[in-house]
Amino acid sequence: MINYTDILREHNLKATPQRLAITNELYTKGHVSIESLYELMVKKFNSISLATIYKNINLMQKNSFIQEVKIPQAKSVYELTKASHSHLACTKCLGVEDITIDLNVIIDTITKTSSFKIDSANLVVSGICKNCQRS
Amino acid sequence: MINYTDILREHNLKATPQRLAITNELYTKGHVSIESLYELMVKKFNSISLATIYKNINLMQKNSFIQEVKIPQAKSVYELTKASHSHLACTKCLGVEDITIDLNVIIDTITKTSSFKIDSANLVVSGICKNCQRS
DNA sequence: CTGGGTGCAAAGTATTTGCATGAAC
DNA sequence: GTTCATGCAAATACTTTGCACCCAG
Repeated sequence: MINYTDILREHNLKATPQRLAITNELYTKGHVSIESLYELMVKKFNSISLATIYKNINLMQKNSFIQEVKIPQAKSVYELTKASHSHLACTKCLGVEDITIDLNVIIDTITKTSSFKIDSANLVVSGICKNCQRS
Repeated sequence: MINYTDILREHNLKATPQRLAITNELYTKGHVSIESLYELMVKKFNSISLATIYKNINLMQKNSFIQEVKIPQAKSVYELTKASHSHLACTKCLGVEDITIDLNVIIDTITKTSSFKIDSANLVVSGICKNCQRS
């Protein structure tokens, strides 16, 4: 459990209980959809507004504090911004895992063979996770 | 200009003028968002319904006839299903290009280092396209 | 003909906005 | 005390659904 109070303030964001709860949820769960984030927040605050969730998600995204991960055929999830990485998305449990893969070879190839100026590369691999392979 | 009449029928879909227009648009433009597809269709049909666009897009997706491409920080675009490939997304003009990249090395690496059973790998590279680099 | 497709309107879902109150600092 | 965040309600945006009519096969 990390103290996000100071980190939020560094981004000129007040450290409200709602924000601390959201960041903690993202930290512990890793990847959360708006929907499940709301459900989790309702348990902690008797009356948190969905608008508050959206406002904070959008604000933190603008601050590059968190990032949206778009998954093919599934809902987006959000994660705390960290070192560049890729994602494994399970089509069964809808869970998302981080995976570190070196995409530099690919980026170099694209740079050499096309006239495209690359900012970022985003890889999402879909399939069945370890747990779901049992059932 | 390809004749999609037979292809549609092979999927048990009637070859209506609306469908032929949609498939032709996807064929000529390559990648189109719902919004711009609607604008393009309105020019051809005095009164086409957005509902018709959605119904057909959804139906063709279920038939694996077309596919949605989710782009980070931008709206989804749709394309005709073709051989596996990756995408270059321009953050300036919002255009999307296809690019063929061999992801097998990466897929092998993931298979060997994780217990994840891969179905598909989806790479979207964001940056500035050739045209937009001039301005 | 006949089944499926279209367009319209309405419903449903997702997201954003405005504003008064309340909390952080 | 000020500024900014929250919650609520309303507004907007996006997508789906139901149904009468129409067209492709």
